Amino acid sequence: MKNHRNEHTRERILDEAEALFALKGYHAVSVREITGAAQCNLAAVNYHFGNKQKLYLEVYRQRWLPRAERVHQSFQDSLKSEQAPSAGTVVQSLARAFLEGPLSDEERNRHLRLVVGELSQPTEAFDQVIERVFRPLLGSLISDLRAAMPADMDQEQAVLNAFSIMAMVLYFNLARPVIKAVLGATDGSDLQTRLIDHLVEFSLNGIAGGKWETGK
Amino acid sequence: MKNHRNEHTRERILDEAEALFALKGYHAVSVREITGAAQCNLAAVNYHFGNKQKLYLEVYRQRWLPRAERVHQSFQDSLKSEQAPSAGTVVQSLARAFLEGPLSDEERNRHLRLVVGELSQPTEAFDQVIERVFRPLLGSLISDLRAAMPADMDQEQAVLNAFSIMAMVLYFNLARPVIKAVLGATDGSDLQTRLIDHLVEFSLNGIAGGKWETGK
DNA sequence: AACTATTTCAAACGTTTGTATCAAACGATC
DNA sequence: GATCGTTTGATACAAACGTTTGAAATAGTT
Repeated sequence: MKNHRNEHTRERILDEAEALFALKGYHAVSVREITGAAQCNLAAVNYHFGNKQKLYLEVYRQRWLPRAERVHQSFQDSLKSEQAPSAGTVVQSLARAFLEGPLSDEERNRHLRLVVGELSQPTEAFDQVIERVFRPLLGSLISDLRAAMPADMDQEQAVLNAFSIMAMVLYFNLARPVIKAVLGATDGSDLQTRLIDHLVEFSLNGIAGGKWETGK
Repeated sequence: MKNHRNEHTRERILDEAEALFALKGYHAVSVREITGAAQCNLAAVNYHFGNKQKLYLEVYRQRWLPRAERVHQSFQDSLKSEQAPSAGTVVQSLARAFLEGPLSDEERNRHLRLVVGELSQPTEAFDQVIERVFRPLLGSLISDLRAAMPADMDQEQAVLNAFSIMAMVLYFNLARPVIKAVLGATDGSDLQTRLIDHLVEFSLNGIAGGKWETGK
């Protein structure tokens, strides 16, 4: 067996690297900044991971992917308790898995910032994110939605509905400061809860779809 | 008056800087890369803008802000033609202003990537984006929506609805590659049109709101 | 045509970057 | 407790970075 302080060092580097990458983006973070935060030597990164880019990839593999799977699992677990979940239950389960599920506020923030970074400036991790997480999650979501509303929803419509829900989940997290700034003093107690409620209601009405002559 | 080639240089730098910042992000772009693309001398950036960060700010001031105002204008123009626009018209006007309005595909891509970058990694430009563009646009959108649906929509609900629509506009642009990858070979002819249609229908149903026991 | 202000250019500056080196310290196994 | 592979630490390095400089070139004015 290896010793313990070494693995601690490796894990500390992964933790601090993830936090810094999520906060400032890959290029804005230097290796010295990471090793400084992790309180280890500069060379430790190159010893444990080879170079900066491989460290970044390892952050995705060893921190981001497992967390994404936890979220996915949480989503599926809350659905398995019901036999034939309604579309409302599906959407609500998804929103809750992301926004109040197994992740702490800090974890969720890191998690979503990392994936947004990868979406807007794709690196080698992009394919992993898509194939290992995005596609399976969208697959689950789509099949659940179609099972709940088998009537008149074809594949493309289901995909677009799923993307719309994901859009709000990501954006409501990313733009939290903006939302707070715009809502201003109205910011009561649990903004988070109201955001989830709105997201669920909005997207459920969205997918419930039909004609749209509701306007006055 | 100044001469002409100089202003050309200044403008070329702004153009190339914007394209590169949007494509790769602030820190991933070097001054040499910009001056190389603009085919001018390295020192030109510091002569015309002082330093790299001020160039970035100037890109927002002289390129991004005017374009954002063009989009806002386009949104308002298409509404003024009608006397009492329905919520459907409001949403459709907004979606079209962003997705097929005055901007070319390339311009829109740059525009939205820049704002997403600013949302996820705020810099000094952030406040400008919020106060000069986001807040006015949200203001227009909210008052239009409330005028169209005066019944039971309070301020916060209108704000959240507006954010939800913006979420989809931004995300559908950012995640275009992912959408294409997931939709796969089904990708027919005009994905763009279908995306707008879906966005309008989804968000209109979303704000039309009410109860949500539609699920099976 | 001469002069002045503005803009471009090549070259260099001092830092910071990612990465490599190699001896010292450490843990595990015999 | 000697030995071996593994991990750490201080230091070094070349490359790239943003920025500065001062002279050459250009445009505008008289």
